[in-house]
Amino acid sequence: MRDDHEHRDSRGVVRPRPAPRGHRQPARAARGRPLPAAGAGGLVARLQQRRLRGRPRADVSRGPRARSPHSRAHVMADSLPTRQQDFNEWYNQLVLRADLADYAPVRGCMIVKPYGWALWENIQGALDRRFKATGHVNAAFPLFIPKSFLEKEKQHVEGFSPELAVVTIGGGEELTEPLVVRPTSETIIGHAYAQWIKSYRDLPVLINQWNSVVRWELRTKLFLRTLEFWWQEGHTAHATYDEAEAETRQMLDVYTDFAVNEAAVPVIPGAKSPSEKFAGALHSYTIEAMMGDKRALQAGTSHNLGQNFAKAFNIQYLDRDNQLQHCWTTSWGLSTRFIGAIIMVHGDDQGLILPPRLAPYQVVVVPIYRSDAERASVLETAARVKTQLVTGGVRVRLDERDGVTPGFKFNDWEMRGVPLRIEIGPRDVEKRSVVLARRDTPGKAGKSFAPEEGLTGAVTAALESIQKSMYERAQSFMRANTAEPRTYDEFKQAIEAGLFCRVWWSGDGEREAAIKEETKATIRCIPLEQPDGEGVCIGTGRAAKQVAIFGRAY
RNA sequence: CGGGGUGUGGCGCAGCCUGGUAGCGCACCUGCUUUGGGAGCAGGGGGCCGGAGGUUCAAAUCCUCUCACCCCGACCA
Repeated sequence: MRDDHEHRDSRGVVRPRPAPRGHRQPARAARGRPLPAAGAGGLVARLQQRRLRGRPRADVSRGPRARSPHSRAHVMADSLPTRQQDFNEWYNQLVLRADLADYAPVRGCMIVKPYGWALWENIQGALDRRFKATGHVNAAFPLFIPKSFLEKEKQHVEGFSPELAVVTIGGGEELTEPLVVRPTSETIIGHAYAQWIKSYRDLPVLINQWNSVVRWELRTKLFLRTLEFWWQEGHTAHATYDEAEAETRQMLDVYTDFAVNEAAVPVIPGAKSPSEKFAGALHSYTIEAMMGDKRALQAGTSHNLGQNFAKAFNIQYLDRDNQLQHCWTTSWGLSTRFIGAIIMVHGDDQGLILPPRLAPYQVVVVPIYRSDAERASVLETAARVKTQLVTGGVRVRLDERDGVTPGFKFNDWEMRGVPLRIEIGPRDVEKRSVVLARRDTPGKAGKSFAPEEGLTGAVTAALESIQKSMYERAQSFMRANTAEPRTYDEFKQAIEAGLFCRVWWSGDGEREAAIKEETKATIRCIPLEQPDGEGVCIGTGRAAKQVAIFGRAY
């Protein structure tokens, strides 16, 4: 049992969680908000929800889910629901209380708060370094895409039509051609590439952009699925299939490396089954991760688009033999959804736990004092400690808030997932030492003393150790919850128990759909790493040469 | 589209049946005491009660209409 649980229990401070209530706040906040007047000179965008064709989505009719305290305020002093009690509610409250994000006045949209954005900036930095190291450059393409562009690639338009936001009025005038708010940028970038690329000497083109995109989702959830989300989308053009395939795989490797070494999130890199691939792609790759409730999350994707978009947009080049050829293109993206993965992979019942390499603050210093005299000496030491660590390249926050007890600060920064806490009180000042408390190790077991002199070394070592153990813990969790059933009955049981299933597979899309219908499980990926030999397909009973990972997904 | 439910300070709610000074908890502000695991007391600020119309001397409360959101179902997959 955690110290603070005992503490609160003994003081009777634990309060019952407010009863679940319906969503209301976004609507209320929106009400009465003045809209820009038509023709007032600004752009008046009428967003239409286009449901030209339904598309498969998560079950929308299951279970009570009318909760969401759309505010940080009323839950402040309470503890989170435990992950076991209600994982969904644990997640919702954690996102708000860790100060990562808030609900926006528009249904399904989110505000990324400074702390959440700082985390995203660190993710951006880690990825952008890797993009640059593999020869990519950044650019920016328009938010608006002529609607006709989307329609040029058949599968693409079929895939995205149901979730497009469309602008039909600008400057008070009906537009001659509606503009789509980009759901992704293959089409408008394809259009540009068609003009830029003339010769094999122009290839490859390796461009990335950091932006936000809009997809009109019905069921939304902070970070995991919102109408607008932030991401990067890389778009490349190549002379051959092999080059494009190599690029696609290279970027999947980049995502894998990022997930494992920066986010401490173990992932299974693999290919998507045809039914799950990107609309318009030849084939898609994914990194799949297991969340704390054992459900799968697609954490990043890389697509080999073949010549589909090149043909739709006439992206052509003259080869060495003066022959006109269509390019081979790729695209790859990783979004703020990854923040959801970090939360659900690492978080515990006290709140968020951030991997040190990505944490906005790697260390928080909490000063402890009673008298003014103690306050002065403690803060002086705390400032000195902070300076030492900052000089050593550690991201540090000194919590100087007055009028908030140290106990409150401990809980607050635990909620926000800071990997390492330093406590400095009068006794520590006297001994010229500090208390280190690891976020990944609850209670006294995670606490130790360290001398102020040479503290940076101890802190750096602790951060590295935390990073490592976070990965190991997540990896053992995924392993422990991955089954290898031999029969379909065993398979159904394992799926019912929420496990990932690693099974031999030679089935087709029809069999896959039937399994999804019966078990709610989908092929998360066909792992790149395959065993030798062959086995019996779980879906058909026929011989199979490859294994697939099945699981229930977000 | 059908059925049900809810709209009252930032959040969660009570008040409505039986009309008569808008209230409680949390959050916020000030002060004092506290501070090594979610502090206490005192004082204070903030709400045209979703909107419109009606009944009445008087409407959060009664009547009519309307809007928004939530749940269930249907449609779509």
